[in-house]
Amino acid sequence: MDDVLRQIDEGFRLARDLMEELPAAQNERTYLADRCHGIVQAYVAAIRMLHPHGGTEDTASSPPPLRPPHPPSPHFGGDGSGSGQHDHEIPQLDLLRPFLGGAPSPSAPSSFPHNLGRLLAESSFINTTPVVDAFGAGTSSGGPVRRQASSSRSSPPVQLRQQHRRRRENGERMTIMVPVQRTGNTDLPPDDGYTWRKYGQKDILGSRFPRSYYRCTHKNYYGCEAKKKVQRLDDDPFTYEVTYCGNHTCLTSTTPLLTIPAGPATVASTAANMLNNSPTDSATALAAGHQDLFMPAAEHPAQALSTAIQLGISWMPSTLVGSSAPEGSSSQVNVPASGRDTAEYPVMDLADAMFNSGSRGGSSMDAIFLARHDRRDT
DNA sequence: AATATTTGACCGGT
DNA sequence: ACCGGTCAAATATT
Repeated sequence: MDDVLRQIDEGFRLARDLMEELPAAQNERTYLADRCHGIVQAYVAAIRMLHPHGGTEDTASSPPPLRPPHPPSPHFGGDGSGSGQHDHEIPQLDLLRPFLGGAPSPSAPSSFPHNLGRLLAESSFINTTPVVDAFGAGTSSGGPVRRQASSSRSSPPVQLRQQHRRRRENGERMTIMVPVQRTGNTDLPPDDGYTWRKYGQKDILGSRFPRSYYRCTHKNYYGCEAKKKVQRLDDDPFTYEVTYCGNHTCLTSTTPLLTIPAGPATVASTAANMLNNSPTDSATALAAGHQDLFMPAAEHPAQALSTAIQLGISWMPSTLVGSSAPEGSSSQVNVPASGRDTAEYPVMDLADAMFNSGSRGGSSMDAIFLARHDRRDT
């Protein structure tokens, strides 16, 4: 096991070195690719140590690996439902993506020098207040909640309702501000690359606009507990406040699930994806300043490292990694509205195409992934 | 038919 | 009691 840890640490070291060199070498594509390859090789080696059988194990006797074999990572409190699995499927692409600028636009495949670290370090502001609950439930300013009149629709008996709803789970939380995507007369909610299913909308006290609640579309199959809230700002109707909560434990998104074994996609990587999928110059323009809100995680380098490994985002600069406190944290990042594109990653393109269509055919997609599990896992 | 969205009711925390 | 978050039936969409 020491070898595995050494290998992971090596990958992290290489990634860290690369991060430091990026400002000077960001235009050296070949060089960057070589360095990325080295990083990937380090992690792949670790993966192979952890899974020496290459996924040929028997699957009949074991459920899908919805939970890791070890305790939940401390960065994400609560019930630990956000822990990762089935992550080593496409490690190279996943790990390379952030270095290569995520999913650059085909119209500007090489003009997107940003990587997550630089974007976050240069432009984003991250608010790292500890969270009390999953979505920061609690009281806010006064004022009546706008409620709809009751309909004639009958409600099931109380005893038939779920008796024990889970609330107040600690967890990693991050709030980002996303400009409204305006296409014609319609304002589209921000697209972060994941597929979400809306499960609720609520008028919020003191807010002009209702808050929408989304969960990962693939929650049912993967038990993916990722959720998000989307709400327009009162003082800026053209900006959405998106609060992410929970790690994506599914492999069914279009995002770079920056996962090594036991490393789920996190809200941080979600934001990373949004950043990386932002090929416009407005990225830096919009997300200017506010570094004072960035948690100085360099004060806790060891913790940052371990958290990074657990998060599977070892390429992430320590300043960001440190924003994920063991007992949960929230972050706030300004990002531009972003589309997504995966032109440089044909394999991911295929998956993306499948998964995007999967938003309309979740069950079939789940079936596909079930087959993938059958071939590979357990 | 399958899936997603809407929306009033319910539940837990404060 | 109030409020935010979630459930789930009804409805809409594909």
